[in-house]
Amino acid sequence: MPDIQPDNAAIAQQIRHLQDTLYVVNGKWKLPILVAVHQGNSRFRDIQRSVQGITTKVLSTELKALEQNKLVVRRVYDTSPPAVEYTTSPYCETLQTMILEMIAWGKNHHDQLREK
Amino acid sequence: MPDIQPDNAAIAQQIRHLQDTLYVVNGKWKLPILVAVHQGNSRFRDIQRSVQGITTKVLSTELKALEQNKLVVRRVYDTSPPAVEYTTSPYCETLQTMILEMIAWGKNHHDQLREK
DNA sequence: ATATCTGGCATCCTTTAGGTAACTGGCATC
DNA sequence: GATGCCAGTTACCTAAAGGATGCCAGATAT
Repeated sequence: MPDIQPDNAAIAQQIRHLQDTLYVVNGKWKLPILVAVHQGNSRFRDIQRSVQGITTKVLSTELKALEQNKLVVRRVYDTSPPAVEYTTSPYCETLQTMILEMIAWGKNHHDQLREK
Repeated sequence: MPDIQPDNAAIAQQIRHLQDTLYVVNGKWKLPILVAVHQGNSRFRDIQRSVQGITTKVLSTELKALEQNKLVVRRVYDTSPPAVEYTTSPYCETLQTMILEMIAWGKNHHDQLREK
């Protein structure tokens, strides 16, 4: 006779929420880009310089994805030469605590490895 | 004359921490597996049932990676038939707040999309 | 006048993540 | 004695992510 585990559905639900987040945020570059932009790098080349090792092609693709997910805003100014400016959206702020947790864990993890 | 931006190094550092975290945690399945195990699913097949859609091969691979990163412990009992038990390590607890943040954000994001 | 900056795009290529399907060997159950 | 459960493994394959390189055109700086 199988146990009925009443919280299985709840666990599955949590996992689904987690996967929703991962779907938006997954990959090597999206969060690093977000941090760079949030910290004030608004120009394409500045972002590229902040996020070490990224190529223009990847940066361009990822910025588009972030724009589609309403996390980044792209503005073009009709100056000469036309200037492009990237900023994080207000909605992006909702990611702040999560990202800070990730940064904190990464720092701790790094220290942990060095101690060994 | 280029501005010297004194916090560029600090930003780069944060991005590096973030990437350290992503390196451990990245991919579609690692965090969902961690949640399932943490919630008390200790048997291979139970984990597989909790993490909907995962195949035995992927689960097996990911569990090995998590074990190598000291987030999951695998114990084999020499009973008949031999039983295998997966549990989260104490170190894995340090990920808790981060994961909870990710679950919370995923839930919020989902609700956000439904409102539109 | 030439070198370098800007914000990218186009091609091509490699690597990795993830998925499919079939199978194993020992035990228990019907 | 056939079927099913457990904890996986193996071989093969596809799709997506990521990387390398070269290029453009307008502007500024040397």
